[in-house]
Amino acid sequence: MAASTVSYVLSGKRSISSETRDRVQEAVQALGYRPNASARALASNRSNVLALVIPLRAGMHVPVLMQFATSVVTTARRYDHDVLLLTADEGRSGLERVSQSALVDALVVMDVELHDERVPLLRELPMPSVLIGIPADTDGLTCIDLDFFAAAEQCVDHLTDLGHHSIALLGTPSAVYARQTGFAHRTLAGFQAAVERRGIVGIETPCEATFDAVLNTVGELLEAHPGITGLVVQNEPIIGPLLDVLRKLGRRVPEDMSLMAICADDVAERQVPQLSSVTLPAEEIGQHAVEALIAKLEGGGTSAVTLVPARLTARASTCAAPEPQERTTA
Amino acid sequence: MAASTVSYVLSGKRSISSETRDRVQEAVQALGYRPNASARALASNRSNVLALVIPLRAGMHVPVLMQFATSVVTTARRYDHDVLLLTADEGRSGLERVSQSALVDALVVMDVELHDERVPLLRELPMPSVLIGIPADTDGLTCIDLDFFAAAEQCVDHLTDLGHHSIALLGTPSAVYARQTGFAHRTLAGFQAAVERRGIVGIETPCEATFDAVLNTVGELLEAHPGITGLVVQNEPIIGPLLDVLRKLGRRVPEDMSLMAICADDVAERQVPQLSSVTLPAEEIGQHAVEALIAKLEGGGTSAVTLVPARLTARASTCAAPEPQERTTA
DNA sequence: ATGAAAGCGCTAACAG
DNA sequence: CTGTTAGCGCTTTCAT
Repeated sequence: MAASTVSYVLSGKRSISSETRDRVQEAVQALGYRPNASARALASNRSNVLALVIPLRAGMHVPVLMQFATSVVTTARRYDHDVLLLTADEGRSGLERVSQSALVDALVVMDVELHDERVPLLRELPMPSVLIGIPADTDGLTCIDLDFFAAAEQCVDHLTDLGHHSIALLGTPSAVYARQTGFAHRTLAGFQAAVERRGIVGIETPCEATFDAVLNTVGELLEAHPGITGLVVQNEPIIGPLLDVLRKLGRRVPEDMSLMAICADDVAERQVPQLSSVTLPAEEIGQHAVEALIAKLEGGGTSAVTLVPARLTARASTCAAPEPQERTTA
Repeated sequence: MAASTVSYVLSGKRSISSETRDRVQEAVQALGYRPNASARALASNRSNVLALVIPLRAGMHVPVLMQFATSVVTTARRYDHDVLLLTADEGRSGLERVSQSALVDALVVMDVELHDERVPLLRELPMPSVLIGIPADTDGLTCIDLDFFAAAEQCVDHLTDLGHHSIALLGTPSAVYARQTGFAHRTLAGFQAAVERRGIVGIETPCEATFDAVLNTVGELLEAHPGITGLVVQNEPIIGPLLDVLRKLGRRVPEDMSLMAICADDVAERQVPQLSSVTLPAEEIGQHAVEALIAKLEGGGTSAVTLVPARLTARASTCAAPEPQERTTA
């Protein structure tokens, strides 16, 4: 019994008589044999490890990031890969280190900015990568993200169809826009485009993720634009506070104020009332990202930008716009 | 110039004339040379990778888990190690896989239960591990965690010193107790011990992490025990809702109700009013965990249970108990 | 269908 | 202080 035979049984890379295969598998079981990962990687030039870069930047909602991460890890395991965790403070040098040392076979990069400094580097590195998020120049890159432009459009269309003609986008914290984070910008652009197309009034404002910020932002918004009857929220952590603030301001949801969120379905369903929303399919995106990488590793994949279609679910937080004269002053 | 010389320059494992050292370093720079991680691992029997096991269980507060994770990654990098991310659904088999294949050198295990099924396995595995959290039987293990027993005691003592004699512990979601998660149990035990020692009335209740749950739980609590003037909260996501609920119930903080939290300092300071709290030093714990592992890898470390002392900071959410007759009914 | 043998790119004895 | 050399435990040609 040669070592190579065992190797071939384990990898299935050449045909083996069922008799020897059984003998080998039995022995593997009995001895609890596990191939040494380093030796395997050295010989095969494949570590079977993916790097996952999670930048913990200000204003990002951590639970959503973890949903992505979990999905990436779970899917990677399905394809017999492990995941190395890189935080972004290592930035470019971290990517160079893990790829040039062949610690990993491929890279998953999250939270991409419009002009991300890591993008030029990714083009040069000798290994495949997938971005979760879409930079300005996607040339030669593989990217995937929700179609946030369409997501915002669908929110605007849904509200406009219900008769609302003055609505606002309550966006991410301003730091996220300042960094030119792709998803926030694309949502903003979609909101503006749809508002213009439908010929209604649209106001946009960032919002920090504290109760007081929500109180102030919404207070000022409704004071400056008292006719607003619809809100689109792209900011998970403020959803709870926002509902409180609207209650406190005497605006019933949805009778006085229709509310749409761009967030995970379970978050939308957990609120009272349940929120009409465009879902943020973190699990699906993470899975797709890994599958694209695996395809590339096997030589089959090709660079492409994948926009996951936006899917709107109407729930209890939106309804027809109130007649203007029906609203009484507080 | 022999290959080994380069190796020794890079590792510093034997003295090198400054002249050759400089020449080597120059060449390394010029060529952008990076040692191949697999080859190095195979030859040295060290992968320089730590596994981090993050179980994403129900009721756990994700941002806190990420603080631990970030601290672990950052510290690991300081000691020239990388971090492999394992989610817990792989459970025992994941630990076996990465350790027996020598993918990693050591393990960091988070969110440990009192009778954690992974603990017996950790004792057997041929590599060092550190638990963040403390199981029932710590024999032969290295564990680290905040001294939650003392944390709860300090909260009770602080409130009792202020004249409160009827207080409640608003705990984690019930799933966390049901799993027998160590930190929740130790806090509960500390609360009960201190209440008894001080001869005051203490009520304990779990609390789910939704607005409605907080409203109901606190409403019922104060209805059943109207004399309660102090609250200890161990449940980060409900802190915001809790302040709202108390406002809504007409209980001013701290005049009518003193509030103590066991949470990260930045969370306590972000509230209005700022919360008196015992800090949960996630960064310190993550760092200590990695340093303990590194020490073990270098042969120096020894098994031990480390309880990080509880540190209480009095802020604006606690004050002397109101005179019983001063409280008016709503 | 199996075996033999040559590396993969390093590190760590072992010499000098 | 530096060079030589023997592996580390696999995978993968190349033989048979």
